[in-house]
Amino acid sequence: MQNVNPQEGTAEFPGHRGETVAPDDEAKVALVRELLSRVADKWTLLVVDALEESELRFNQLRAKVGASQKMLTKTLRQLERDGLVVRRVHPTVPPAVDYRLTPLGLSLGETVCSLWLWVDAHMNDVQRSRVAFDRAARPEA
Amino acid sequence: MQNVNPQEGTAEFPGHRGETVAPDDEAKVALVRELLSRVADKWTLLVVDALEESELRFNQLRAKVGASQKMLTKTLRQLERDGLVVRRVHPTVPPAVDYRLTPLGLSLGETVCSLWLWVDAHMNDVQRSRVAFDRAARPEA
DNA sequence: CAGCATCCGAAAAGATACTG
DNA sequence: CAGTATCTTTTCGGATGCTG
Repeated sequence: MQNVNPQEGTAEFPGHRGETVAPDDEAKVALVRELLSRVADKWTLLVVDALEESELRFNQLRAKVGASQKMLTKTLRQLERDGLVVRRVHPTVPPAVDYRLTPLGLSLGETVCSLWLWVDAHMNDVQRSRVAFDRAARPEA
Repeated sequence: MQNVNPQEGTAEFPGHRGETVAPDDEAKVALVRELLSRVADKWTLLVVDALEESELRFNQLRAKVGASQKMLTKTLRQLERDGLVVRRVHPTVPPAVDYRLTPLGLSLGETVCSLWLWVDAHMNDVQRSRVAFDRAARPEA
């Protein structure tokens, strides 16, 4: 979920009557979607959450979120590029690198937290619904 | 982002000292992650947002969120299974189907809204950060 | 230690054609 | 209209080997 499909602008669907957005800010809508995909990414969520308590080094983070080095690196680069984390390299040997949230990243963390809380609060409702749905769909066996 | 990797439990990483969760509710953590992935899915977000204003029919929804029919169907089935939307089929010909949020879905909608607002509020910060990052990474050319 | 590059299998998502 | 089924393309993500 790294980038959003470029061809999905709201305006070019046949039969679409253009009631969804003002004609001007289609680029903005695209960016919102792109950012939403970014921010809603599994590893992003986990990393932001992990860094909320304290800054961490690469392998600490890796252990904590359970990501492969490749995914963690990619996620961290994106977060850094987006201004959500800062990467600090200590000129030691071997090198030590730590990551911490910026104020922007911290503010995202709070928002993510509300999502987290929703899941925690309504988990049971969802699970009961699933059981009912599955039983309704497959009454036999 | 349909399902979460089953092997990523927080507790089995080397060097992990177990300070993140109580030893008992690992299953719960797994479910939280699974639900988070579900709920943080791009299409889910878009669909829930689209249905917040009013109920919509399949193709209206399709046009509004810009999903392929395949993705929309899958997303709607999941939302229905999770008890977040209700699917109503009108016995007409040709058939008309509309979708609307349940109270549970509506409560998620509010949470999603906060994510949306974050993106909207900090979009510009992110974009400026990106420009700076990219310029720093590629000073030549 | 932190990371980049490459390869490869698995999963996701788009396009297309067909149906009640 | 609202799907299902199938095919192809794209992306994800783990494994491995190599650097400073």
